[in-house]
Amino acid sequence: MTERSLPPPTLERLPVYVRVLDELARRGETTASSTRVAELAGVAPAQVRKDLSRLGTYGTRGVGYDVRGLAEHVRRALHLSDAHRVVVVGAGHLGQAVARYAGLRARGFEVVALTDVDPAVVGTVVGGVRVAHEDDLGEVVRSTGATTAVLAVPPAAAQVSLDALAAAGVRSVLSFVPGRLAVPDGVALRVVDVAAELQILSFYAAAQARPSTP
Amino acid sequence: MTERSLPPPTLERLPVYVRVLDELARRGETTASSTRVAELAGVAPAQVRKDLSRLGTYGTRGVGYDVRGLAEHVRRALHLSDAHRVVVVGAGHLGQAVARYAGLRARGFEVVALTDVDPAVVGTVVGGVRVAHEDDLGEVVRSTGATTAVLAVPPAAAQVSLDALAAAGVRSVLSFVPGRLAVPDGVALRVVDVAAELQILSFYAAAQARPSTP
DNA sequence: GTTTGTGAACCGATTCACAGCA
DNA sequence: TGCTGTGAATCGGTTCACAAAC
Repeated sequence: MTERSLPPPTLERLPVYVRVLDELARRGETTASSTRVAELAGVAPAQVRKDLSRLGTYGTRGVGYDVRGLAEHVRRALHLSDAHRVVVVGAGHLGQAVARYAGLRARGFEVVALTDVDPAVVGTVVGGVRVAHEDDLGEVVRSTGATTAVLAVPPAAAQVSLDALAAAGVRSVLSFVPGRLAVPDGVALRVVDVAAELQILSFYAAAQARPSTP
Repeated sequence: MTERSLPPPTLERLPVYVRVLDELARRGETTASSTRVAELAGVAPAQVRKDLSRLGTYGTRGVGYDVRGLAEHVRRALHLSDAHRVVVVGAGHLGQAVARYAGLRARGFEVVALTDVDPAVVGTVVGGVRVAHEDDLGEVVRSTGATTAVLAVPPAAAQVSLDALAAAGVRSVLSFVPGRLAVPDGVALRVVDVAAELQILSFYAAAQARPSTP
């Protein structure tokens, strides 16, 4: 049985652990200590142990963790045991980039649909997927069984698209649209704001430029 | 004089306030209370006041904040007063999408250069910018005066590109490449991992599917 | 009366440090 | 001996609540 709730910071580290454990497995390492995982993940060893202990007791004292077994346990905690089907809403440059991004499949996500409102794009094939009209979003979601969406539409269209996704039964939405959206019930939304990230970096870069007070 | 350091959570909210204040200014609102800003930003009013008070005393008791003035103060705190020049490293689908993303310029970032290693892409023009060869990165950064970079290369190439950016004098790097990178001195790095975001959403969506314990 | 600015209380995550076990 | 799992201590951010200012 996986946990019903986890502290957000812990949850955000779990994908990192999955990646690190897969990497260790790929290198043929069969066992790993919290210290080893910690250095590859860039966190403290105690943090790794605390995080993992919330999922269950999967380590062996004096030995460490079984790499493959732990990877599977963490994946299960994230409900990643089977691949998620993803619909990309908005087939502009960003939407197309996401649809063609090979790194998704390797980590459990398959883009099964792509929609847009522009008749010039509808019907073309991107990354092996035929672009459907956004008016058909509900049907597309139903026929493909998509449970997850990537939102890559203009800001003015974002709320309508999000509501349509929710109505179609999509439960997870990753939005690249800046701005506040009303989140429909039953939907989990995360927002990636590229400009905001650059603005945050602007501060850190300036802070670093002056190592200490003169 | 702006602050030398800010709590990371505060720093990550400042771009949100900038966006909200610009939006209020666009609507013609000249004054805003912390409550007003808070509801548009999706945080608590006390949080807004605490965050803003770290930058200085810019509000008027009984009245609120001057929208335009505050926006400029927050921008200054983030060192956004003048536009940053951005080099995009990697002209694959994602790099091209970023280079063409109009939302960047509106928020203080101008893409001035784009590089790639593929001879088929080098020389083409994307979003008004000619693609240069990545071997010329140093020269490109120097001639354009870029201080900020977006990293959109394959994982295997990321460390080399990051080191080259650092050597060229770039201070801020936003990476879309999953995986741990050694961060050169004097560089601020933030990573956006799209697959990890979807994995986190996978958990929240599953948690929401079961509203409460039976 | 209204709203800011902020010390104090609170809350939750990180880190410590060690008991427990292979 | 070596490393996990975890209570206890610590740290830092959020929220509260109110005095100060308009």
